[in-house]
Amino acid sequence: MVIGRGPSLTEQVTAHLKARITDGAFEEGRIPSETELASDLGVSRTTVRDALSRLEHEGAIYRRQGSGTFVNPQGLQIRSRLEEIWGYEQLLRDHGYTPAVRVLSLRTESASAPDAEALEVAAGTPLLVMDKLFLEDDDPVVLTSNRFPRAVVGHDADEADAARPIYEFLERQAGRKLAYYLSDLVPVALQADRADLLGVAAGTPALSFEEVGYDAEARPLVLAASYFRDDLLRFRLMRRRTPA
Amino acid sequence: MVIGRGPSLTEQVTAHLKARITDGAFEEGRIPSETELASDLGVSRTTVRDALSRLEHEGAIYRRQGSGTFVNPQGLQIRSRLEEIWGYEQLLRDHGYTPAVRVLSLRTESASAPDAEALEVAAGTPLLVMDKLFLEDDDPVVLTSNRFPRAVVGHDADEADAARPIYEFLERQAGRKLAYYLSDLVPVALQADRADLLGVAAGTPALSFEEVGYDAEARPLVLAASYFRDDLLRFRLMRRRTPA
DNA sequence: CAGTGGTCTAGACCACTTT
DNA sequence: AAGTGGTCTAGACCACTGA
Repeated sequence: MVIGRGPSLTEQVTAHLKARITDGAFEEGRIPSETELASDLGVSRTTVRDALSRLEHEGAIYRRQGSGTFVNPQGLQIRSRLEEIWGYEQLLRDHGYTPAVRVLSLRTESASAPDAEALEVAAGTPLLVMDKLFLEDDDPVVLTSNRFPRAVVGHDADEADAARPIYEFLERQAGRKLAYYLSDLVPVALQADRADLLGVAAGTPALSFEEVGYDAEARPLVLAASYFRDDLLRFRLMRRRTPA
Repeated sequence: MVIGRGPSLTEQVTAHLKARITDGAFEEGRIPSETELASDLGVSRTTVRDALSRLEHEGAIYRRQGSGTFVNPQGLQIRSRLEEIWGYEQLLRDHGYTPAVRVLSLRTESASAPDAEALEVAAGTPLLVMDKLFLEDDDPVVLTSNRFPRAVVGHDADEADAARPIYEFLERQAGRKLAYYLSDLVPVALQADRADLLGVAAGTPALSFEEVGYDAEARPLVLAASYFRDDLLRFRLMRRRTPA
């Protein structure tokens, strides 16, 4: 293992241990003690503990006080943890797909009252509306609609801009950094137009994210609605007793 | 603030800061520096940082390097974070309800092939099946079905046992500690029987958890399926760029 | 009782923001 | 330049497990 510059020590140790776990380098699923790892890797025990805490939170390992640290076989099967979804292209790649993006629509609309409230702008404010479809090998998988206040994205955008991931689009076109989404999980029966676009029958049950994206200072940047093909993309979550 | 025994220092500091944030004790949303908090509370800066990291992860605050730590007004509105749902009664209480539990069924069935695989038992193994309904003021809100291998819950249980939260039931009746669930989020159109129980029309879209509960050593203890009234219970999630 | 993970400390240095 | 959060260290003590 090489200790270099750039990513933090903790990140390097995390990645290193994750790789060893995935490779099955630890016999019988037992991971060496924190003290041993620290001296092996030439870092402090604190750094090792931070790395292990991340892996525990991801579900890759579990720890038993007084006993040891162990690989969690089930945890390795999780391909995408719901809280860590960032871009849909990356999400699809994590599922082993090689996604394509199609920009369906790029237009301006007036903000409805609820939209305006969520985006903290006045009702009627012009919004840039961007509809996109993510496909795997001609199979549509995700349909998204994004709404940006013109105060955030002032000028027009072309299809090439719109095809980029939202966070990249916002950073390049508006100089704003997307930090997190607050997402409502809503079960829907797909309307005919959306069902058509996703290539399923009208009325098919689907999961939907209805969400607002914020920057690091908790200012709303974008309002989004996304619809997923449940048969092609299944979300998995780890629920815990104590938040770790 | 009193520093006592029992909950860890970090937990005490977390609770204390959370209370002050909720009370609006910090002017203009600015939280004192880590150094200042540490000396005020008589703990190390590390402890303060651990507490602030938890609050940041919960969405209650955000931090800007070089600038400071601030209250996140949106974060305070989140009543239940998906990853932290543990018992449904507690979930409903968090939503301001005063829930009632009705045990619908308590029976033994043979494990189907997929059930057996998820529970890591042989197909045909007898399972204790427990169906429950959670209500708020006569309105059904959550319908759950739990399946326990007889190897976990060997003896019979009565309705009073079954009415308890699952983790409590397992601890008391089987001496096993539930540590986490791996949950699939599945959108469904409610079948007639389940729709009836939930008091909605057949075919109503609903969110479903299909999940396996494990102990700390990643051994499966229970297989569960839950259905929610979307109009009464909405799940909210915080999605982040970097897992914190 | 030796070894493990869990908690906490005091202090160093860095990167970044603000004045 | 001063102040803030971000990273990392070395070491102490505790709680728990298992031989």
